[in-house]
Amino acid sequence: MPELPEVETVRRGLAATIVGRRVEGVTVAERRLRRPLAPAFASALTGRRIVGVGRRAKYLLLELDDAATWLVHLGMSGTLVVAPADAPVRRHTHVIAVLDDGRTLRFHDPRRFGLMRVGSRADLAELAALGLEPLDPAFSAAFLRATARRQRRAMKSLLMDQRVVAGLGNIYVNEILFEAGIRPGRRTSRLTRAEAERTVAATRRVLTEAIAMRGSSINDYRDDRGEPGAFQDTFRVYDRAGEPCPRCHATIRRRVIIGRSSFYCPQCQS
DNA sequence: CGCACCCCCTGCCGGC
DNA sequence: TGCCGGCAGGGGGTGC
Repeated sequence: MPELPEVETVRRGLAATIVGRRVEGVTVAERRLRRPLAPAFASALTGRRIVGVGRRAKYLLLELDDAATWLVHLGMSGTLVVAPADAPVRRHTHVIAVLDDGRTLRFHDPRRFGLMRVGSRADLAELAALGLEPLDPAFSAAFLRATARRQRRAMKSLLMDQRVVAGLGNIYVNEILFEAGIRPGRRTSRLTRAEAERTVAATRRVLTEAIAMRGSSINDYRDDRGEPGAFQDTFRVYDRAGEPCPRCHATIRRRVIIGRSSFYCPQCQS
């Protein structure tokens, strides 16, 4: 579910609504997430003030007033929603933090592929190996081409490799490669300069537009207010196998690459 | 080295 | 209608 645009949408919402709030109490209903919540998870949050909300790749980083960071990964089906204290508790709500203004911050995740942890930035090993932010100028055509040329793998695999560029997932890589006119299975070793330029430009364009539309919601994704995004209505190829290409009207194909559904136009993408 | 395949888990959809 | 298989936005591990 949530890729960079969805996580960024949640970040912006939380930054506007919970910064400055103190955590008065934490209820844990289910510790078994992707990794079990640490025994000290609730006590590490209780009494802390949230002083900022950041993002790195698909991780939310809630900065606390004791210099620790509350790290949240939404996995496939996770949401982090601000709700009134008396709002009904949905099934699969695993953690509820009560804030000092009476509202609550709730972590809901049916599949439990999400992750939460509190620690100093240096302790958060998840962040250590992440590659470039795709919207950072450092993610340039020169960088992409140099990285691509010294490997021999599918373009899709490279763009989904969080150690190279961090924050893209299956939906956005499919859309980006369509925009760039490159097939997902294309070998990175054959990437031309012009194709690297198109890929980087398409990455910026697709992500920027998706953030403006508050992300994509297929089933589970909701923002911090519990609202779905709108970008799913503009998918060009994702989940459109058998439909006509929006550019040339050839039939969109589906093929599994690195274990994930890949969609492309056999005519527009080479 | 890169990928296929497995796992984690619940829900939904289509076919029978 | 009900059951079953396949599939789903993520990530991590193993083994070829």
